[in-house]
Amino acid sequence: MFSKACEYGIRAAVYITLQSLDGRRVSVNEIAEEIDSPMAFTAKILQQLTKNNIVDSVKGPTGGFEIEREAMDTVKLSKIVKAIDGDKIYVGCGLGLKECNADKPCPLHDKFIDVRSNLRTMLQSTSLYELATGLEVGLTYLKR
Amino acid sequence: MFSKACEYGIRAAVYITLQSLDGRRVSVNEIAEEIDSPMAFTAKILQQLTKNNIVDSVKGPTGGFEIEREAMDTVKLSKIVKAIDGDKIYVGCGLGLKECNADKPCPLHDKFIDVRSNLRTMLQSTSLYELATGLEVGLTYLKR
DNA sequence: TTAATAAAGGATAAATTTATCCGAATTAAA
DNA sequence: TTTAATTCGGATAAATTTATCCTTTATTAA
Ligand code: FES
Ligand code: FES
Repeated sequence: MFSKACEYGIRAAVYITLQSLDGRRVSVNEIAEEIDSPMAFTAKILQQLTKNNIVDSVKGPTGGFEIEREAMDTVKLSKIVKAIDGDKIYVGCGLGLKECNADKPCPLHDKFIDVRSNLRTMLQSTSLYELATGLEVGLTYLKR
Repeated sequence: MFSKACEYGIRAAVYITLQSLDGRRVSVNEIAEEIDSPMAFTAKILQQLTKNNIVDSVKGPTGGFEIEREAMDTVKLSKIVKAIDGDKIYVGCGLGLKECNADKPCPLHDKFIDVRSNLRTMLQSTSLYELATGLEVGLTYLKR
């Protein structure tokens, strides 16, 4: 569904959100350990999240990543997915035609756009804060 | 959503279905042209479809690929997707944890399984025949 | 001012997916 | 029986994604 990079990106963002709720700024090292992802690769992905103003980064000692309280609510998964995987999940054709186009649809078009709009709605309505709260109370996990 | 191989596989299967409705057996060459896919790669994918009894193949002159009338109804997209992409789309975790597991769910679990079951239902209820009929009357396309 | 810490960025490597090529096996028709 | 058409199967190559390494830059604290 999503690329590995995107999966790591979402997990990282949720972990940063959780820690920022406690006012803690976290390093790439800690993030990679806590979400069980390859550190250097995770660092690259965090750069993208930073460039897209999804998380904030601070260099130097005591530096690391954090996210503003307001962003926890306004940043939806759709923004992270778009920043990392682009919009192919939104504009792509389910059967691989150049782009999804209702004027010259592939045989799966009608059924596919239904599934896709379901996915899009989910991504556009799910905030980082929402995902972090389950973690906080120990109901959900970012690694096993 | 699906791999390139899977997209080609579905397009090929739908094209074979369409031609088999007219009693025509088709070659890899014709298929690749008609669905606009790389020929040799498409041949590999057709081998998989053949091994999985999704389409039938006949060697030699006048040979090619075809699909039985009954299979057009009984073969659903889910079977093709499973044959080519495996079942990761069904058992995988949306955030990349080892597997989807309701006992130790990732933060996205509840929302993800909803989207996924929507997708699964669509795949399990869509037959090759159904997809071929739109093509037949010129309402849908396998290439542009 | 210096040393240490952490993100940023560039280069490269490994793994996977996508794609091509070619010879072997099969089969129909000349 | 020979030839040609076609799928099958294995090897290999190209492209993309995933992952690592190392140097530079910024910043804090001693
Ligand atoms: S054209 Fe294929 S999904 Fe819309
Ligand atoms: S555990 Fe992640 S989707 Fe079910």
